[in-house]
Amino acid sequence: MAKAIQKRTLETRARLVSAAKEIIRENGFKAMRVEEVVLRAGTAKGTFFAHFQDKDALMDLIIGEQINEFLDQLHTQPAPQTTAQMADMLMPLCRFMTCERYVFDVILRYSGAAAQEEVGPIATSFGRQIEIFTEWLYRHPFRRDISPDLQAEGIHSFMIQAMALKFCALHNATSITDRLVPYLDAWLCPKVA
Amino acid sequence: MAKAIQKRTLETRARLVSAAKEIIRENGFKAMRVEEVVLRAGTAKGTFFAHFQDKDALMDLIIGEQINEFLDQLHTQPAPQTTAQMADMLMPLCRFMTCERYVFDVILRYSGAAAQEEVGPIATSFGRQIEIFTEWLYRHPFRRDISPDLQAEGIHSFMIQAMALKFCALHNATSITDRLVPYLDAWLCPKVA
Amino acid sequence: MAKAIQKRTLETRARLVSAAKEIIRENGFKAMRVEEVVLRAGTAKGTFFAHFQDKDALMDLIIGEQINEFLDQLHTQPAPQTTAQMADMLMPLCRFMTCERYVFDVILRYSGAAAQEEVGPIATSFGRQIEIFTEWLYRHPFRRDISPDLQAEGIHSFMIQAMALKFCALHNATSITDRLVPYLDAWLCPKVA
Amino acid sequence: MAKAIQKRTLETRARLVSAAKEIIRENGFKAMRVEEVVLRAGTAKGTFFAHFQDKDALMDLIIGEQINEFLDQLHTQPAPQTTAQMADMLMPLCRFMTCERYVFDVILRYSGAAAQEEVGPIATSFGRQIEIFTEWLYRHPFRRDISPDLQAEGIHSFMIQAMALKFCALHNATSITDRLVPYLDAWLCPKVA
DNA sequence: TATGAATGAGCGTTCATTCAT
DNA sequence: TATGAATGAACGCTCATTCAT
Repeated sequence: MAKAIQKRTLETRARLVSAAKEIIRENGFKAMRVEEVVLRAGTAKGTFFAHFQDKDALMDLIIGEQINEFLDQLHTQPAPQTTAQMADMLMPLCRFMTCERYVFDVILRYSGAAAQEEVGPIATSFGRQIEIFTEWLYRHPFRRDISPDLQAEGIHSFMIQAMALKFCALHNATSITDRLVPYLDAWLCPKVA
Repeated sequence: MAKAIQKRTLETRARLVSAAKEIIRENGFKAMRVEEVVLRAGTAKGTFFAHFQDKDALMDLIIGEQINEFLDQLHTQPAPQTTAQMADMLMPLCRFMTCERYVFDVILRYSGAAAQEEVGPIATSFGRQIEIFTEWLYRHPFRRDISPDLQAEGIHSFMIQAMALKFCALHNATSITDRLVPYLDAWLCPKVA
Repeated sequence: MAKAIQKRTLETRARLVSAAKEIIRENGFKAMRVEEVVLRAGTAKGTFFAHFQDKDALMDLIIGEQINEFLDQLHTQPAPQTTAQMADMLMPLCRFMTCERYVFDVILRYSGAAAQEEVGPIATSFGRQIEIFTEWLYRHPFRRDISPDLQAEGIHSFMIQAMALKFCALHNATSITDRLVPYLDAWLCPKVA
Repeated sequence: MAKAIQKRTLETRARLVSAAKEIIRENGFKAMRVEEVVLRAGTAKGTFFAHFQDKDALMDLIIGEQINEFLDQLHTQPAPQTTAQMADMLMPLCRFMTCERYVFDVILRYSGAAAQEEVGPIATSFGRQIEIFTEWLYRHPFRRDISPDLQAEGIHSFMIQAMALKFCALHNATSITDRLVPYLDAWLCPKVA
């Protein structure tokens, strides 16, 4: 009995999630409104909030999942040997994160600037991101004067910076990679006399 | 003749701006509502929108101006000789930028990540920020393998990173300075064998 | 269950409608403002727009209802035997329709000249008006060379014409009845040799 | 001297009028906003109101002028011998009057329902319309039991009625002519036993 | 769990018109 | 005459969230 109910609950939840994804596929992330989601899922609005803390929780879930897919990809690949290689490997992820202004805003809010108590999917994926970078750096250490952890955090910072500039009127002519490589070079391959 | 008219315009604009500032002083940035601004300024709502594209445009103006005042301060001071000194000097600015979650969000939206056509006050102030950092680095070069410009951009990146973490549930225990210094050290004083 | 919910909905709707009517009673149709309606109904503004497409939709409803009450009156009365009698019977309705310039404008907009997809209350009441006239004409046929339907439409045309002249600077000296009777005579009692 | 000033005045006025007509040609009557007119005419907003009582006065002028051109056409033609012929002759005028919902509304407001003290161009053109109809009816009297004047007024009424139905969701399938002819037949050719 | 009506609080808009210069 | 900044007075909208059933 309990299982039957649980099953129905999971089904409802699944319906909501796929309705949301459908909308996103068709009209982008910003177009995902609760009204539209419940309409497509065939549930009431209240049901939505019985399953998700708030709209952002679902957004967080979907974006986090997407990021994780990119991270899965990265995880299977060998550690980059050069910064150019690294930038190339990061590109698909960066492109997704900047596919919409709205998406980038959500990511910023939920990652570094996460105000929430519990760490959500995006924040978790960011942790994983740092871990993957750290692993890379253990396997192919660029710098030895600072920890792989710190190096990884820096990569992350510069990724954000490079992505942010995509939305900047002054700098959006340069591609994300072109922006990122010099940062990574300076960060990972300092040539101090 | 034209000047007389322009004077009235400037006066009205000034009334609107100072009404907004008054509200901010009393109740914070988030409390600034258009309705309240025009009420205090003694103008019609239409007048507000004749002067500012939207509410955010005024917000941009006021925050940008505030940032510029901190930059004026920084400009008069001698270039920092150590990363700790630099972090200390940046603290007032960082504190302002993170005084309210709302303020930091506006800044992120209008600065690096500005999607707007015309570059607004905050974006401009960010350009100036980089310039000041660059100047510091000309006067006291930390690294010689990369341009002062690039060094400056990195400082900016890490500042944002450190500030963002203030709003993060996981990391807000550490102060902005404590966060910033390791980044700056690693960025500006790499110790490569 | 569904009925209980529907009941609350109907109650809210009724509260909005009677708040609007109250305002109209006190200060006229033109004075009905959405803000005031929701204030008196004790609902949120959003609720108003959840019930009515826009302000005009409520206006349409109330005016249409009022017209219908006059039509109920007409419906109980015996068919007029003379044009003068007919004009007299139509007077209360005409007086209401021209009680305010604003009301007449709304009626014109929503009746014959309705641009809206769905036919609203005023348009519907106009249909009913024609039906009542038609019934009269079946019971007391003035002309036999044309259908009661067509006769009814003509009566309607001349009613509008007579009412419109009330607002005309050149012709408002003459009363609506005095205007209407000659039209009706010529329309319903042609004396062709 | 006085003439020179007057000339400039007339030029300004002409510029305003042709700017308005240009807008109408490009985007329709409803698109004619004072802001746009003065922009194209290269004058200040105040200047507009120095030349025209209000926006509607200019609208009235332009529409009235247009109607008059159609009336000029009608004036050169021989009096219609049948109602079908009459309907055909009236079609160009009817089409113009219903070219936009907005135009029809203005016409209604300024013709029968003119609220203004002084009779404007549209109202005047309506007078002329009745005159032309009257002249037709003197030359080819349809009915002899009522005056040509009254017949003319009726034609006008039914024209309005037929046009109004164009904007009505229920009746817009039928063309204006198809609507008009039965009315005219019944009005002008009653066949009383 | 599910429902869905109701909420709320402010933003942006409209644009003809006025009035001081 | 000409100017153009300022006015006004609501409307419509947004849409995530709550809560009584």
